[in-house]
Amino acid sequence: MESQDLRKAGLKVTLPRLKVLEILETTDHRHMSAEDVYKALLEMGEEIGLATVYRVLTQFEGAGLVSRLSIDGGHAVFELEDGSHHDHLLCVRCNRIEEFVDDVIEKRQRAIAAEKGFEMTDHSLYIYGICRHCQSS
Amino acid sequence: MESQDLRKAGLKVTLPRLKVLEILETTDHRHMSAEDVYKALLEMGEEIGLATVYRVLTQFEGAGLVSRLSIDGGHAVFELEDGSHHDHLLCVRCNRIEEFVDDVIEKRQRAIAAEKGFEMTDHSLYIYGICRHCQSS
DNA sequence: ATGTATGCAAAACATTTGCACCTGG
DNA sequence: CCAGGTGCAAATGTTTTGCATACAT
Repeated sequence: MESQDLRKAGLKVTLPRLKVLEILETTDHRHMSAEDVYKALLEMGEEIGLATVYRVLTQFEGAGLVSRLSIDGGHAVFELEDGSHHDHLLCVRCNRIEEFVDDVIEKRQRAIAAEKGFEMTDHSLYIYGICRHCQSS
Repeated sequence: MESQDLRKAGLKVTLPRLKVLEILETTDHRHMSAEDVYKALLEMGEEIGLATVYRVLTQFEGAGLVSRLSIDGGHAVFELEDGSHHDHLLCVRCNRIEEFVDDVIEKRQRAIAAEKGFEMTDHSLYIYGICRHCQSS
């Protein structure tokens, strides 16, 4: 029951929050923009404002329920947080997003930050390319 | 003489383009937003519209004279292209930007793309942290 | 001359915010 | 009941665009 997730996150259980969470948990597009979520809500017959979707997603991010990816400096997409850190591969043709984990890169990033005297707080890595499926077409 | 750079890039030599190039070549802030360039032009006494600055920077990017970084999904900053690929470290306190090159990471990225069946076209890596200078304060 | 570049103001876009009203606990 | 949440419309900040004018070649 998702209400628990919300309560645990310190968020009052409201209809918009439940519905947004439901969308994120049931979509087969793991990565959705605020607009995507908004449209999905409309299709589901829920009258929830876009501003609320933004607010809810931002709160979810703060609560650690979702993470926000900033794709190529344009709009943001959100994904349910599953605890496992990973980076992303993006297909520039079909916008497919795949995830990967690479310890070598993670380690090197920390080493580089240290070398440069930075206390690393975060990092973002996106690999852009043409996916298998789009290469053939 | 910068006019050569422009001509070589296939761009007509105009005053706005010359001035923008001059700013980028003489600033001590290697990384500037369109707004930064615009303000620098005003201080220099040049009456060049912000829209033109955006157009010129975009053309320069297309011509390979500058590259565009998309910082944290907000605005973009530009840097003179010097041919050497590098990634960036950003201080979240003072916005300082440092550059680094790491062959291990470069190689791993290519390997990951290959593993996932992607034909890699590009990638972006930003490490965020608190720089040496900001840690003490 | 003539096609391209520029300036300005308006549009576009993703996101945020003010405020009156509604709702969950 | 009452703090906090929501909807709407308006504001934001950045970047783009339409169009009449100015300029490089």
